[in-house]
Amino acid sequence: MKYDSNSEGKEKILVASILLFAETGFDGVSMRDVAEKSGLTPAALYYHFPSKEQLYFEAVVFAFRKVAKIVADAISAASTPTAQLESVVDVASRMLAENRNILRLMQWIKLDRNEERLRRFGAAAFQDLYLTMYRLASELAPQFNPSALAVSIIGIVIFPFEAHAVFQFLPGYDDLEGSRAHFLKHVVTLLSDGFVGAPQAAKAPATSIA
Amino acid sequence: MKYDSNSEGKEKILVASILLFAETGFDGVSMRDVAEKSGLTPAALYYHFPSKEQLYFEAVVFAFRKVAKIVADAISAASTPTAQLESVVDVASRMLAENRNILRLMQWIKLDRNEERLRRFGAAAFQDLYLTMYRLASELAPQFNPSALAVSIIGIVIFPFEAHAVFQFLPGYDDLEGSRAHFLKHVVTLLSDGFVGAPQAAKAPATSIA
DNA sequence: GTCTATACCGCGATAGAC
DNA sequence: GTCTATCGCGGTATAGAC
Repeated sequence: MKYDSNSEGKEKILVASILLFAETGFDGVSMRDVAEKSGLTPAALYYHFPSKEQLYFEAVVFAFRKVAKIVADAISAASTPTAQLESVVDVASRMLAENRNILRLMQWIKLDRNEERLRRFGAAAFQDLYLTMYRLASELAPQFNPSALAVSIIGIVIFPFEAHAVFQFLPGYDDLEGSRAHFLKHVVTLLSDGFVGAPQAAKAPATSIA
Repeated sequence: MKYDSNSEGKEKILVASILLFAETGFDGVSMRDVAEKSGLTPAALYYHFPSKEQLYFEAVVFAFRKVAKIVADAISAASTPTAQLESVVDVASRMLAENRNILRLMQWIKLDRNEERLRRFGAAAFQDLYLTMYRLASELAPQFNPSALAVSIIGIVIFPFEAHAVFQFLPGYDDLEGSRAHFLKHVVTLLSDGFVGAPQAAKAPATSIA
């Protein structure tokens, strides 16, 4: 856990800045904000990081290393591909519900137009995560394009949490993500059986639309 | 098509600002930027709109009115629920591929933390769209929670286009969204049959992972 | 390793001429 | 209906003391 003599000081700054970057994005966070949250002055930040850009990069990589480990562990814990899918959807939906930082960081990154930054993030933070889901998709369903299936699985899990911010104000919206058991069942049933093959039992409680 | 005596002037500003807000979001666009793109000065914008906030609101509503119409038309054009699903996925994926503005505007809105703004957007821009998908989900599969199914369908179509910005740099990634025919077949097969019930024929061409 | 002080720039918005 | 000019604020980053 030790990197160099400055790592404790840097880590305090990284933890504080993850919260801020997740909330308002790279451009929405000022070095003054980070300094205040870290209990330092702006000038002190520039002793540890050469620029706001580099601070952002290190903060994002720091945050996503943990995610990659959680997902890899969830897959290792199950034996059959189907059980692995259920396991990974379960831990992912728990993480997304309890920790909005990861979700929002990913949203900001999808909107980033800085290609250099995206390449660095891909290599340092997302490659392992994607490859893990690619392999799972290959084993789950050889008849599908594994890349497309992996993206579909990731999207069907993540998107509802992203959209919740907007959909919560619409009439007829059911907050299924609030009930993890129902959400898990919905996702796994839809992915495995589709709406043609799924049995009646798949139905989760629904409020009537106004 | 006529609203009031100022509408032509306002519309020119709205069209210009939609492009800018889609690219860099509310905070990333300055009134100076909008003025330059509209061929006016910042002070002139304040004759047509009382604030940057109100300009943003009108621009988003203006953009999404067209989307709601396109989706509603796609559903009207087909008779059975299954055909309606295929039709709506088809036009949506075409729109998302050809017009990044709508996709990115939606992404910025999902990240917005201004509840008042989200309520206004919901009522003015997204309510009809959501209700249309809710009804389609109900008819497609009564055994699923219609709200959850509607969100899943929307997510499985939209998410790949959002993630493309990041995933394009990862080894093994297949740009299936670039081939609309394959993407359409993938989505409809997965949603209707799942990976258990889908026939071998569902497979789309794949590059091998490195 | 952290501070105070500051250079320099771009922001939303407004006043008042035309 | 559009302009020029400007106010007051907050942004990144740096110089130099301690």
